[in-house]
Amino acid sequence: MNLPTERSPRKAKGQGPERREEILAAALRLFSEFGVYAVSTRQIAQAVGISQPTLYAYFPTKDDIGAELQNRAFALLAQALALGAKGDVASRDELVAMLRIYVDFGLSHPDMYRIAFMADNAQVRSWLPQSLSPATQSTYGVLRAMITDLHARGLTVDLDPETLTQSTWSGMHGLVSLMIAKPGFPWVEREHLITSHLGLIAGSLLQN
Amino acid sequence: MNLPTERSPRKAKGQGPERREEILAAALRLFSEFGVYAVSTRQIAQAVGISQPTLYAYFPTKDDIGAELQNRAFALLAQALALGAKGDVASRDELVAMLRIYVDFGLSHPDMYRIAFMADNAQVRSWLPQSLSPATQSTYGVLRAMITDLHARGLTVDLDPETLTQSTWSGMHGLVSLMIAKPGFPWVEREHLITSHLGLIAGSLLQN
DNA sequence: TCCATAACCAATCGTTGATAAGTGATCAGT
DNA sequence: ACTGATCACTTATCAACGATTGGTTATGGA
Repeated sequence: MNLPTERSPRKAKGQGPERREEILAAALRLFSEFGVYAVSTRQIAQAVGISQPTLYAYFPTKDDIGAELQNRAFALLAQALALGAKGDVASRDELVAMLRIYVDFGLSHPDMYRIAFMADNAQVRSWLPQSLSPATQSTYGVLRAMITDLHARGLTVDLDPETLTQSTWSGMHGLVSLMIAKPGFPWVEREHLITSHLGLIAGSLLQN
Repeated sequence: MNLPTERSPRKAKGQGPERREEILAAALRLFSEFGVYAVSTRQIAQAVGISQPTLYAYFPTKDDIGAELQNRAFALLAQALALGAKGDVASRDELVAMLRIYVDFGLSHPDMYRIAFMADNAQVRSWLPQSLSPATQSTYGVLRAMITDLHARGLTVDLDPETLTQSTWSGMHGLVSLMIAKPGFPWVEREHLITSHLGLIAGSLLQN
């Protein structure tokens, strides 16, 4: 029998939606430091100060915690891009500055970027064509809108805007994800590499 | 001496090094179909026809099975690139053909590529500066040799070869890794996208 | 006072990667 | 022919994993 029925001290932190945020914050920190597959639900629960089953009152599965973080990362990136996209892009330097927002976001939030664009979970693997999150569409949409506009003004090379957008996105993502995934690689000086890379992308995108 | 081994009435399949190859073959098939993290050591063992602990007589850990497959895959990539690099690159189309080897390899072996360049595990995370796998160095080396040669012949834009190599690698990696990580994204027609993207990379790399 | 609901947890399930101890076949040395 | 070592492999087991069950405790409206 369980006699010592001491009153639960009640973590005093938060309940309901607040608890949910605490879980997400702890999960993000742990995922970022150790990787998604190296972090257990028990570790997350302990970091929050609750029992492991309680996690399942807030998220159906562990993957759903990662999915939520992923969606939020997308939203933040889309917001940053949208802020920078005020007004038309008028010069090559302004185009580079826009692309730079994307790169800087990825490099200054490598944890979020990794979850958003480099995830290796069953959910991503089982994605069906139409199931893209609004945040993903938003992020991509801002970039596409800018390039479509450039294309309409006859400033780009002769390729359809959709292809140009995906190629440009790939170019930026390649640099960001490689620098995140291989921090030990003997990269040339970071600022020089970013400037050169974005310059090459902008140069190939714009008609010249 | 070493007679043709008819000595084992055992499992009739193989022992020693042969067993090792059977394990690698089964693991590659399962990893490719379901993903590394969704396949258990028991499943691999069952596919080979041995008990699960027997795996550990051939590999110290499950990760080592993946690592071996990764090294072999990228030895193949380096080899494919080296074969394609016979002789100087004489035209833009030849350069695109070289880059195409890399892209095709990544898209044909997505799980190996994921392990090698998109990994999210403790091993990669704890990498210290100089600990790059020979396969990575080899793969990168072939690309750098080609671009350094182009640079020496005055065919590239005015940037140092190391930066050009890293930028070019980033461009290819971006397309491959995004298409692997987001198979549900509404990509434009694959062949068109690859051709366009590599064309843009080659165009920005070569002086024009 | 009663009860619905929210928030939470101990106990437990089946499975995971990995280890320990032991079994039988095969070998070299005597 | 016997012995002891070794090889390839097994069953049994471990702690930890993600997830579920069955419940306890606290709160607030009727």
